[in-house]
Amino acid sequence: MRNADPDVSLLTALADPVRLSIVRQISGSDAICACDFTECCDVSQPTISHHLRVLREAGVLASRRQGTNILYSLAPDFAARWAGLSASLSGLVQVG
Amino acid sequence: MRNADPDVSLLTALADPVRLSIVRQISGSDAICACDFTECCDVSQPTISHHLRVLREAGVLASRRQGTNILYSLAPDFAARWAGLSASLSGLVQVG
DNA sequence: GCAGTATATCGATCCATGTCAATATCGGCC
DNA sequence: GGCCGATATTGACATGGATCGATATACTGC
Repeated sequence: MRNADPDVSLLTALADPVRLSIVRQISGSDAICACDFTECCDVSQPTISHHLRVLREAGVLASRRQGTNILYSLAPDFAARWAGLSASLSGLVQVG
Repeated sequence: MRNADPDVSLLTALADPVRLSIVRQISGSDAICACDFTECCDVSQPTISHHLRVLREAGVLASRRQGTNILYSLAPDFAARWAGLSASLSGLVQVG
């Protein structure tokens, strides 16, 4: 799949039930340990790691170490990218 | 892919370069004839028809006949669904 | 250094989907 | 009815990606 369009990359990253669930959990708090996702999504640990990598490479998530754990949070420009995508789709949506 | 979550279905429908291009063109006008997409997206006519079907079944587009042509437009509740998805992701976005 | 825990990578498999060529269906017109 | 242009469907193929088990890497504490 030709992935030149960054908006397509963003949508592709979110268009998976496991990944959308991860992003929703993170968007409700500041940062979440990777270990907290393994339990709630009914998939194995390597699969969670794979999805976290996809979200990181798509620029949706940012990660930082804290001891043994790795904390994931929303990427700083995620809200702006989402707002830009929203504007290009309908022109009805604003950041408030 | 377990497609129970309607938000995942919406994102999946938009997460394709051809389909996102189609939706962007439609969102810029009221309704567009299906024949207008065949030229600009560098894919064959059956492929365009397939993508239009995917968007229709995902509730993104609505279609109506006008003689030989079929006109596609954004589904009436698309903006609302998008706004709801936006709210569940960041809580920062409002319909204006 | 060693053991244990947390996370990532690798290799393989299976399923979904994007694509096209060929064909079918539908609406209009003669 | 018969033809033609527009759109949809079918069948087949190739590719991508989601998943898992096994393994590797990284950090901590002893």
